[in-house]
Amino acid sequence: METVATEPAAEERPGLRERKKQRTHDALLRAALELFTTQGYEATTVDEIAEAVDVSQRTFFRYFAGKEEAALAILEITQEQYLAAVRARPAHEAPLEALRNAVLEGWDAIGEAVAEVVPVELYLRAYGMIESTPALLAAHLRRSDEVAREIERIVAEREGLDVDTDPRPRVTVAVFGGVMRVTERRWALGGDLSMESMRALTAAHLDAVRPSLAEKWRTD
Amino acid sequence: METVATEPAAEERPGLRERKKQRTHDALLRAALELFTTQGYEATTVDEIAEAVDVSQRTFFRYFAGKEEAALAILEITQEQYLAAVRARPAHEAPLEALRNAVLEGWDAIGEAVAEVVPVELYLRAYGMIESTPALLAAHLRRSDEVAREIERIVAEREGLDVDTDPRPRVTVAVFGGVMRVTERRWALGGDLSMESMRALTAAHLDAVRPSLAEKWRTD
DNA sequence: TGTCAACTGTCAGTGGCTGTCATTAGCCTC
DNA sequence: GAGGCTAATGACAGCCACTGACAGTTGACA
Repeated sequence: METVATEPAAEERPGLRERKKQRTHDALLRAALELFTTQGYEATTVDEIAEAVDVSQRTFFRYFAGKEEAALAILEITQEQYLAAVRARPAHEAPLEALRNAVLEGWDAIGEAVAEVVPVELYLRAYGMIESTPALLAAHLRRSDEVAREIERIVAEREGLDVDTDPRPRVTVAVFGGVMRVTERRWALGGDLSMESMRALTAAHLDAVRPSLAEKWRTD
Repeated sequence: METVATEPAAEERPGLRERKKQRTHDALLRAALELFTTQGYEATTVDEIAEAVDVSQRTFFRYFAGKEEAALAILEITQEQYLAAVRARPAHEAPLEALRNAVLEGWDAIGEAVAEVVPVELYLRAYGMIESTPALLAAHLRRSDEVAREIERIVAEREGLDVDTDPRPRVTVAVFGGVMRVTERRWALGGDLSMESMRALTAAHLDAVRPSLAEKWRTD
């Protein structure tokens, strides 16, 4: 039960202070990504970013834990969106099937969620930058590892298993995560940075898992 | 043709200068790991390490590109040793089989190679520290990702394939790498830090790959 | 409108890391 | 075995990411 028309709901107007904060945050994020993707991550100082938004350096650090976090903030949206997609899969799907479908069907929602904060084009450029900046790639891989832990829990719960007893939830997620990493790398560094090519690559790589486990590859 | 007894060969005596360098390097490495594992990585400053070996901070940075590299140097030995083991696998083995055997049979050689530089006990402690220090884990995962790239090439060459055309080499390595990551995490954070438990965990997890891909997990 | 709390700027300081230059110490030749 | 060459080191200055502390400013709310 919520009020609908007459009052746009108290939650819709977060107050001037809150809106201002949001604006500063988004401005810093956009400025950071813009600078990172044009001059390079290492070559960009925090002072530059702060100056571009006309705030003090200290304020930047009040919005982001560090330079790194600003560069990866956009990926957090992606990851949370994906986690939600996995949780939403129907219970009858097999674990790997659920993970696969969550990716394939989730990309549109991910695109929309991203677009609310920064232009999609900037997001795609940022992805390429992360992949080719050692410090950022490292941080990204660690975050992905943490996401994997969460997915392990979700899968185990779906199947009513204990993660520490049955190796299958962890192994399943590991296999899936490994394949997604390959997909991601190829996508980010390849020429076609579209959602469509992402879907195609994902499907192709996941379909290649069984053949890869085969004894003899030559018998085609 | 080399002189044997009377002269211990010219290559065996790298000269005083070289030996001194080696000693400084090893001393810095040991001091760093000792401090990292006792006080924690973040809580240890480079000055402390340098002081413990009685050299200037500047000298530390001449031996290691950064604090991080000192903490991970020991893993580099492991990784190179593993790459050598993979390359040495007979050609008749299937890709995944070769990767598996290289791990299972390679651990002894890895242990020996490590022991030449630091006590094995220190190595094991360091492994646990890396796993539980975000900055180090991130760097470690990135290095592992690079090693994976190299293994992809090796697998592709073994099978006479092109990495960019056939997805199987990359997918195989991704699956294997994912499973090894799970194994590594469980080993480093578990109670039993022995080569034997590593072998057992590796085998168990690799054996769990096929069952994990199954449609229904309940039909046991 | 005045009080409170949140947001911000300024300043000082720490630690990782780099460039530069003078000094030291193996190495090699005559 | 004295002297020149060069690699290794130390000392110093400086950049940048990041943090704590304190004071000033500005929404929020009675």
